[in-house]
Amino acid sequence: MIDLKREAALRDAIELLYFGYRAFTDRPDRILASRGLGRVHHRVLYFVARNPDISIQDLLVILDVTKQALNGPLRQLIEMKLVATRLAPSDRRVRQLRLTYEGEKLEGRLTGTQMQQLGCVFDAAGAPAEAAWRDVMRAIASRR
Amino acid sequence: MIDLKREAALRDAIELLYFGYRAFTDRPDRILASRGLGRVHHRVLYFVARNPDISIQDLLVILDVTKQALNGPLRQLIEMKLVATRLAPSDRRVRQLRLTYEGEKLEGRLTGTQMQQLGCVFDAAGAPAEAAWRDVMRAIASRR
DNA sequence: CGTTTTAGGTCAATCATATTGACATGAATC
DNA sequence: GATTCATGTCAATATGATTGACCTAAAACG
Repeated sequence: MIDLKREAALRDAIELLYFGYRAFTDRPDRILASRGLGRVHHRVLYFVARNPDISIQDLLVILDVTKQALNGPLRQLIEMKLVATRLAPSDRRVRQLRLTYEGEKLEGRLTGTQMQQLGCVFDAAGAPAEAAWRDVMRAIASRR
Repeated sequence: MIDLKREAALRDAIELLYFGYRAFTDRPDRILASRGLGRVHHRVLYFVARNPDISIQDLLVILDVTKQALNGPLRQLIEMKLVATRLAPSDRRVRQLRLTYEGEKLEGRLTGTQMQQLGCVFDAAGAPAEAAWRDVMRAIASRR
């Protein structure tokens, strides 16, 4: 009896993660779609924003995709002048990525909707609940 | 200063959700790939398991996809004898979906890895942290 | 100095997921 | 009898991602 309850509770948790993630990506996805972009573009914008001058290789490792999968979307972003590249001074093989001013504006809009969403939820839940949520998420994320 | 810290904390939370979800789907994805199946198939198996005799229409609403997107994977699952259908006694237009014994076995393996993962994390975090995590996830999921 | 490795770019073929649109069938409902 | 509803299916299209192959330029190694 207790096992069944635990199993049902864990299945509920699975659904929370599934529906939570879906709700979490919903708003940026709509903004992106209106510009003909996809979730990949957001991920690139996001990680370049957080890691200015990141190399292609490092970005590939973070995103865990092949360079062919990154190449297309990244080229679009560069053509749209949302991302700028320059050769690394120390090693002219590597290209460092940065957001342009326009890129920062879009990234801010996209990520802003998510920060607002999470911010509202955290404010309502309280600091201890927020900390607990982070601990649990960190443990989930670090599992291999 | 405080605003910048808050912003950085919210960006951390965004990453936790991104990497957390990725780690969460990793293991089922591998099992599925070894059988030539994808994440859609898992979602179908999961929701049919939780809602025996669910109709196609209701499944479409839960998954939030078009019937064309569901049709292919579902047909595969039926051909592989993992899902069975029968006409609803009350309305012979609707087809009720159920897992076969083999379907239950696979669904249990797939979802089992996720339950184990979440179970370990919850056990380590403690019941109050688990409850707080659920509250926060519920709030995120219910935002539109 | 020459060879090898590294970072990156690109072309091609392929696969999975998902969409919109159109059309068909059979069963219920009005 | 006409309409609505649940489902199935065909076609065209888009995106995201993969593997494999081949290329350049720059750095590192010996």
